[in-house]
Amino acid sequence: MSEKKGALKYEDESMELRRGPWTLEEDSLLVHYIASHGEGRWNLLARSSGLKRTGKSCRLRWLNYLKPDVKRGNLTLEEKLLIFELHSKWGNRWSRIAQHLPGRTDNEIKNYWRTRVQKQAKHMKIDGIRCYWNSSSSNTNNNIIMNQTMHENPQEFINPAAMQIQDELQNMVLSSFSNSGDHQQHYHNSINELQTLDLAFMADSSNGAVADQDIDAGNLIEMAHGQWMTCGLLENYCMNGVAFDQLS
DNA sequence: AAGCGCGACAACCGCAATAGT
DNA sequence: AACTATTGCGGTTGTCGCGCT
Repeated sequence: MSEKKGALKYEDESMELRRGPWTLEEDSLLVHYIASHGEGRWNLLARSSGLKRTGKSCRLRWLNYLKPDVKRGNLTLEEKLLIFELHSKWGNRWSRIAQHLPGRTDNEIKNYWRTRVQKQAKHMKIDGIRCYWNSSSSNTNNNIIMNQTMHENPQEFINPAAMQIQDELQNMVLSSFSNSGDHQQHYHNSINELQTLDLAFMADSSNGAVADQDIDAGNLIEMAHGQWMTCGLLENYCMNGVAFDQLS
């Protein structure tokens, strides 16, 4: 309510507020202004800097894009695992989740969740993500390991639980392929096509063999960079709590 | 080459919480 | 205490680029 008043007042004073993508010149102006005046007081910044943007817009641009410690590039496996872990605890509390991923913004995490995870979850008849991670969060030792590691050295955060799971799953995948040259070749070919998927699920499957239909349907899960396994196998594996219970 | 659809990401909007007067 | 201004959050929309037909 009060903000609307302020916004209207501001718009009355300068009717040419810019919208849409920021230009290099605007970015430069904002960076230089903050360098000399510091962060905060965004409405004052918007008025004083010469930018024809709202204070909100300036703040968002700085926090999500221009701030020096904003990390660019794809999320790592460890970051993805942590997002799942924290989302299972807190739900859509993006800013709270972002606080545990140094250099990542709430907007980025939110986008990641919506564009990749939610979409893939729709392919599954059950809420696979939650089932998967609830089994994890029931293991307090596992959580303690993750949290301690990140707290002690957030810049070089390595999730030992994830690494161990990764190794175990990789071995299982490799053993499932060891007797099938055709499937192995088909699998490797399909990996290239599936690199853009972060997660994929299927509701059934009780054995660990990777069949042609798994590959054709994209029913593989990326556990780490370039390592895949069938969704059903992972689901059974994690739903039974084997991987996580063994970690402590 | 052009048009279309889709995914990924940036940016906006409304509302709530907080700070300041 | 009441009011206003500012900031922060989460949901939603807009835009762009890329691949496919």
